[in-house]
Order: sequence, then structure tokens, then C-alpha cells
Amino acid sequence: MVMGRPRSFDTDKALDKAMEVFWRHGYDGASLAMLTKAMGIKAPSLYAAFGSKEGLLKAALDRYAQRRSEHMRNVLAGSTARDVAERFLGSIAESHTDPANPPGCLLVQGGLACGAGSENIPFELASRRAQTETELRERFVQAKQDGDLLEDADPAALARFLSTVASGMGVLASSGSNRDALREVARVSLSAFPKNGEMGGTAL
Amino acid sequence: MVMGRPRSFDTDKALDKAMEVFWRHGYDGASLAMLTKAMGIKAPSLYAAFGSKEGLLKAALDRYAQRRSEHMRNVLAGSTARDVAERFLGSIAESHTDPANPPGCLLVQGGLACGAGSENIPFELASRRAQTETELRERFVQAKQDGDLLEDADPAALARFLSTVASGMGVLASSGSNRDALREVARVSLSAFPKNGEMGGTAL
DNA sequence: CGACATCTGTAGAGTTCGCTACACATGTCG
DNA sequence: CGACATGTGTAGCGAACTCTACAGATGTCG
Repeated sequence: MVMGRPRSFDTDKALDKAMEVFWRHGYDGASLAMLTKAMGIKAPSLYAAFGSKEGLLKAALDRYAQRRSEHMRNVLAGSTARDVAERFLGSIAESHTDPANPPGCLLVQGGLACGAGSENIPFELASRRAQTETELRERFVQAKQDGDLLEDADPAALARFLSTVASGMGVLASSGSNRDALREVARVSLSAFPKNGEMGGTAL
Repeated sequence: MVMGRPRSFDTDKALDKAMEVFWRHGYDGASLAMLTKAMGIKAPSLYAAFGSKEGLLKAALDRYAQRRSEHMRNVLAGSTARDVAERFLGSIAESHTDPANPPGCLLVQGGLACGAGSENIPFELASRRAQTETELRERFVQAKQDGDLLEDADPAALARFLSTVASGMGVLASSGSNRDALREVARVSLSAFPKNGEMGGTAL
């Protein structure tokens, strides 16, 4: 089989650049001119590789998920439910204020509301956010079986709470809040979380 | 002084329609075609009344703030800090899932990240969100003086926490979560809040 | 009523949007 | 090397974008 001319750019590096543009400007705010300039390629190459602007976003989201999955592996490896919660909010505070990336979370500011013709973008982002919530919930179900989460705790509610706080921290970070502010929110949030082996928190 | 031809539309009603479009589609996603259609006026009337698309958004934000200020008055009238927190998150759960409006919060999905030429929109929204946080903080400072908030509680941290949760609930609602889901988040969040007269929560 | 001030609708200017046809460059094959 | 398959850049398509010039409509004044 004949191969043809090989691609002259690195797909993953180009995706990283595209991700940053979507991250900083949102889906609607990211124009193809911005994207092609940042990626260092011309429009036809972009369309050959990713199909469309929406296809490019999805590819960038896949890469984003891939990055975050490493963080989540470490988060979920926490020894107790509370430890998981601490790791989770801590990692959010760090990652959402990492100077290597635009502030905030691509899955939040990438596009909560979009214009005509992009109606499914918000759903796409929402389903990716839901993924994290699911991982937390399943970990908490496990924690309950392990006995490090109180009998009457609600894994689904706790996971949703943490996921919601993470989204809120994304909003905060996107408007310039610094890392300490996010850490403070994380700290307060954790006091809503049942402490292991004591009744001080709430069991819901 | 000669008055000239009077305006043929109601400014406030037109703003309500514009608000809904910005709410549902975000600043970048809301086109003038959408806006003029929803408002029932033509572009020149819009520009004569509001100056520009950005001016229209700011006017809509003013109107939004005006609406919410009534809710906030009731929230801040809570008898204790915890009562205020309960009222606040409760009102967020209601308003963000009010079928009379698009789901979520205009100040969140209106534009966390915008395109070239709209860079100041996110700041505009952020400063409006900060307003709510300030009101909560001042109320909690008062609560501390009144003695219904523990001595070592941190009004700023609590206000920021609540504001962050509210933003997160906006993200949740914008992607279709129902009222019960938001109420659940509110309930869990409140367990991070110091209970009046007991040590069960955390005082930070 | 006539002069004037302001609003309204038509129509479009000027730009940018996402996207693509096409000629050419650059690789792998026999 | 020549045939072929695929990527690249130029150049531009049609549509949508924000915004406005202008003529006519509609009100308040003397």
C-alpha cells in the first residue's frame, strides 16, 4: 500500500495548542484564524486531520481527558474517602492555577452556552465533567464497602458535591483568583466531608 | 424643548428578551440577528438605545442584578449566618432551575471566556459575581459581631465558599441538572457551614 | 398646521466566519 | 525513475457577523 506524503506537523503538539485556544477563548470565541495560527498549520491541514472545528474540539477534549486521567488515578488512589476528597480538591486547586495552562478548566469555560450550530458543544463538555463525578462516586461506593465511609453516607451526593465545587473553582480561577483562594475553598469544602472515624462532619 | 418621535418598544421588556438570549447562548454565541428577533426591534433601534452589543449586555446585566437584589435582600435578612447560608443556597437551587428562565446563571454561562474583541466581558461578569460574595462576607462579619458566628470563623472564606458553590451549581444547572440535584448539593454544602451554637461543623 | 427632533425600517458596507477547490510538494511504492 | 497517494499552501467561496447611512414615519413644539 502506498503511503503518500507524511504529515509535516505533530498531531499531539498541535492539539495542545488548539486546546489552549479553546481554553482561553471558549468554543465560539476561538476562531479558525486563531486556531491555525496557534497550531502552526493551515486550514486544509486542520480539516484533513480533524474534520471540522467541532472535531478539533473533541480531539482536544480527548487529549485533555488523557492528561487529567493521570491526576485522577492519583486522586482515586487515596487511602480513604476523605483522603480522596482532599486529593481531588487539592489537585483542582493546583491544576486550575497552573501557569503552564490558561487559568480554570477547559470543561467549564470551553463552552457552557454556545451559539446557533454549536448546541451540542455544551453537552459534550457536560458529559466529560460527568465522567469525573462518576469516578468519584464509584470510589466512594468502594469506600463504603471498605468501611472508611459511614454507613449512612451518600456516595452519589458526595461525588456530586465535590464535582460541583470543582466546577465552581473553575469559574473562580477563570476570573483570576489565585491558588491560595482556591485552596481556601478546598479547605472549607472539606469540612462538609465526613471525617474518617468521627461524627464531627455530617453523614448526610 | 422638542421631544421627537417616542420609542415604540418597552426598554425593560426588550432587555428581558436580550437577557434570555445572552443567558442561553453566551455573549459570543448571541448574534445580533438572534437579539433583534427576540427583542422585536431592528438593529438601528437597538444601537440607538444601547450603543453596542456590549452595551446591551451591560444593560441586561444591570437588570439581572436588579432582579437578584430582591432575592439577596431576603437571603441577607436571615437571622443567623447559617440561616443566611441556607437561604442563599436554597435560592440558588430555585432560581437556577426556574423554568421561567434559561437554566443556570447568566453571570456564569454568559461568558467565562470570550473571543477577540470581547476580552473584557468575562471581567464584567466576574465583577458582578464578586458583588454577591461581598454581600455575603459583610453579612458574616456582622454575624460575627452579633455572636451567631464562632469567634474563629472566617467570613471571607465562608462567603467565597458559598459563592463558589453557587457558581458550580450554575454549571450543573446549565447542563440540565434538575432542582433536586441542586438542592442536594446545597444540603451537602451546608454541612461545611458552622452550625449555630454547636461545635459539630468546623470553625475554620 | 409647519418646523423640528427623534425613532424606525431598508438596505448594505466592511469584515470575519467556517470551510474547501485546486495546483503543487513530498513521501512510499513497483 | 515513474506512478501513485497523500499532505500543504494559495486563494477564495458563500454565509454570517457587527454596525451604520439614509430616507421616511411619528411624535412634540410654537
